[in-house]
Amino acid sequence: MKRNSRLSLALHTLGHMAGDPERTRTSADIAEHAGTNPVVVRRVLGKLREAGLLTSEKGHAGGWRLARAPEQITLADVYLALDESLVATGATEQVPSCSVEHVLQRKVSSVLEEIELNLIERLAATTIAEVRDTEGVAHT
Amino acid sequence: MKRNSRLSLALHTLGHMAGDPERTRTSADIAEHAGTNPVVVRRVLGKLREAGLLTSEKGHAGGWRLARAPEQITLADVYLALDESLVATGATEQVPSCSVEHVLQRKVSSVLEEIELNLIERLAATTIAEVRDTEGVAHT
DNA sequence: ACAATCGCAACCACAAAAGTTACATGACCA
DNA sequence: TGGTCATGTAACTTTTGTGGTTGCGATTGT
Repeated sequence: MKRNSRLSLALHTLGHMAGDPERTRTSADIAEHAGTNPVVVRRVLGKLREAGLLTSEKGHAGGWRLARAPEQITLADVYLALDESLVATGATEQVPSCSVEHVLQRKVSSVLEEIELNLIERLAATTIAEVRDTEGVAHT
Repeated sequence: MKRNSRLSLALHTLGHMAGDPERTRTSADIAEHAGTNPVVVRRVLGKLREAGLLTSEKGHAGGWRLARAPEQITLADVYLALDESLVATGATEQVPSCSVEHVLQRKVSSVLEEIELNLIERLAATTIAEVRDTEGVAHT
């Protein structure tokens, strides 16, 4: 698949859930809908649960549900929950040998960080309810 | 290395070059400085040459130089030269099976596109000369 | 007890990217 | 002319990230 498949899976799943928040869904259901498999779904959704966006329950009638109202979950929440960091600051690994490097790294990093913040800001302006809402939806 | 190592390498190298534009540098020099290897450097810088940001010369006193003044090379130029697309629009691959999918994909895509444009705009506002200068990045 | 469901760990497979090697080409210089 | 230094490129290997798969334990409801 692609680079953003986790984010994509998360967004789509939440979008669906926003359409019927009462319903509990199993990872098997979600997986089939997303054309993937239950373990992968649990991996991704697990992160969303850690971030407090979803709840999951084991056992017979268990499964996944939104932890709060769709209007109160933004795309930024999702993005941050799966620490994806599209604009990865990159090579902060090696210690610069000369001062120019040092300054440069700081410089470059600060620019990239600012960009990342800007991105998050944008994402925070949209909720999964909005992502869902556009049409009357009674899917399969 | 990391995900953005190409962009990072490009930025750092240009930053150095901006510090002494007259000097011609070999890919070996640059590679050593960047902790990588000459072929990788040539691959990345090759893209920048294609975009008209750098010139290269073979032969004895050959190497790489800026194709124009540091003040006239923006971060956007660099970013675009290495068609990186940080905010990859991602999954336009599979055709949605149900309407929720469809709406979701369009929505998500449009948000990401807007963000990408904004990013480029932001990058265009900074030149590599500014990145080089020790202080005073005065970002917006 | 039993079945359904998540949680998790241990793999495999695949793809993208960096790193590496090798060699052809071109430019300069003695 | 011959030698050396550089880029340009192709081919290969290594590394890394990620999805997919299997298996099993833990938990919950009937």
